[in-house]
Amino acid sequence: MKSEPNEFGIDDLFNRPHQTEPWDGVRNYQARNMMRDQMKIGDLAFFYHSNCDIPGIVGIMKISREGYPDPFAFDPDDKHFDPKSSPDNPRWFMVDVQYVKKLSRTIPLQELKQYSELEDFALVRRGNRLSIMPVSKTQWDFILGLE
DNA sequence: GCCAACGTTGGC
DNA sequence: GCCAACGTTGGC
Repeated sequence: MKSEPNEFGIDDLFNRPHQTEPWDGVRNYQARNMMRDQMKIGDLAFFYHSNCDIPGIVGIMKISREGYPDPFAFDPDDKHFDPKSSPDNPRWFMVDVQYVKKLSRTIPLQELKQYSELEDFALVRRGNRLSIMPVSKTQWDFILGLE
């Protein structure tokens, strides 16, 4: 799951009450479908810092609440307002995530791109813009082994 | 339903 | 700040 650290980084999650935060503001259908349909309580996710000095994987979090409507879509004053989403028929969903740990080092995107083991990992494919993407067990274990 | 125009993402 | 890669929008 990607986030820009100048907006919301791993340290921000660490400092939240209960170290938990709703992953709001996602306005992409593929990412929404994953949050709404696939991500389950207790599932683990990598926290990825994008749009920063060293883009890369910085930590691990877990899903603490399964998909529910993103209320910011209903707020006309919010940056992520969407008039086509309503409480009766919500278009956008989010999950809550809870801090698990910070990796002992950032694993840079540049490094992840070098491993043939990760050539099918969506994150390293050219032009990828998904903010949430699946990680296979094999990929997960391999990446953890790089720490 | 096509597709040009436009906006956004995000690495570099 | 540049720009490639995409997703979305809207005229037709």
